Amino acid sequence: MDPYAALADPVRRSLLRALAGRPQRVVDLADGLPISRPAVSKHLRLLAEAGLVTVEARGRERHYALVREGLAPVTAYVDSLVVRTQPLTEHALDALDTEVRRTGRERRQTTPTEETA
Amino acid sequence: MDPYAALADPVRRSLLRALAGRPQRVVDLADGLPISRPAVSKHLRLLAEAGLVTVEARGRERHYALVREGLAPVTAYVDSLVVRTQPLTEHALDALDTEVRRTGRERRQTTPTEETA
DNA sequence: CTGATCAGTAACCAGGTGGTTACCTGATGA
DNA sequence: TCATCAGGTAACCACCTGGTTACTGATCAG
Repeated sequence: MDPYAALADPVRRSLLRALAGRPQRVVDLADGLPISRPAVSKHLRLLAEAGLVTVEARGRERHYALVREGLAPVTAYVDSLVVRTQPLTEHALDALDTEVRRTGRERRQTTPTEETA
Repeated sequence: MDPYAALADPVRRSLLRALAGRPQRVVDLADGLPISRPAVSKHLRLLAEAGLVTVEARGRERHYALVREGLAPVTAYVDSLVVRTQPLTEHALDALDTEVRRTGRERRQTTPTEETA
């Protein structure tokens, strides 16, 4: 599943928001949602396929974490639609894009400090 | 259909890209694609529902145009995922966001000058 | 060792999506 | 006027998606 389709589902958007705060286990993610745990598992698998999350097995637990760089294609696409005909915007977009890539390359899953989710 | 789901389909992404260049008729949009015209019509209806395009009837033709501000929720959401924990990025995102809104409010569908689509 | 817990998989089901063809309406222009 | 063209709608179909329950397999704690 591609990242666009991954974002199409509200449950998956919730999951990503939650993971934007900090890596979490499936149970943690599941009990904020009105659906069963297996359903959450399925969504997480799709998100992993889409390159938006990674899993780290830790004992019997599995910790899922957001992969921000997975969003790059989406950002790029949306930006490409938004920008056109206003040159002013481009530098902002450029800065954003650069930042996105840098985040991906250098910071993997380092020190999530806050979680407004 | 919400904008997220609207972006999930590759055909619809193509349509939006095409419309990012200039408003176009259904036939114009259809013959760049490997699907039937009614299928394109359906997609356009969904895009309109999602607030991503508008139609202007002109004689027997209907001209579809991109509505950039319809993408605002998507931009905002993706940004909210991307930003966290790197303060440097925020000003760029902020600039982007401001620009998006400004574009929506002030420029509606003014003077599409290019169309790399 | 054993019971409880975390979590993935399997099997199944309902409903939505994306595509098609066929048809209809309304505008155009020779 | 009338054939033609733009384009929406209807009916239909195959497939995917998202959900469920039931089961299985590890791992942890007592």
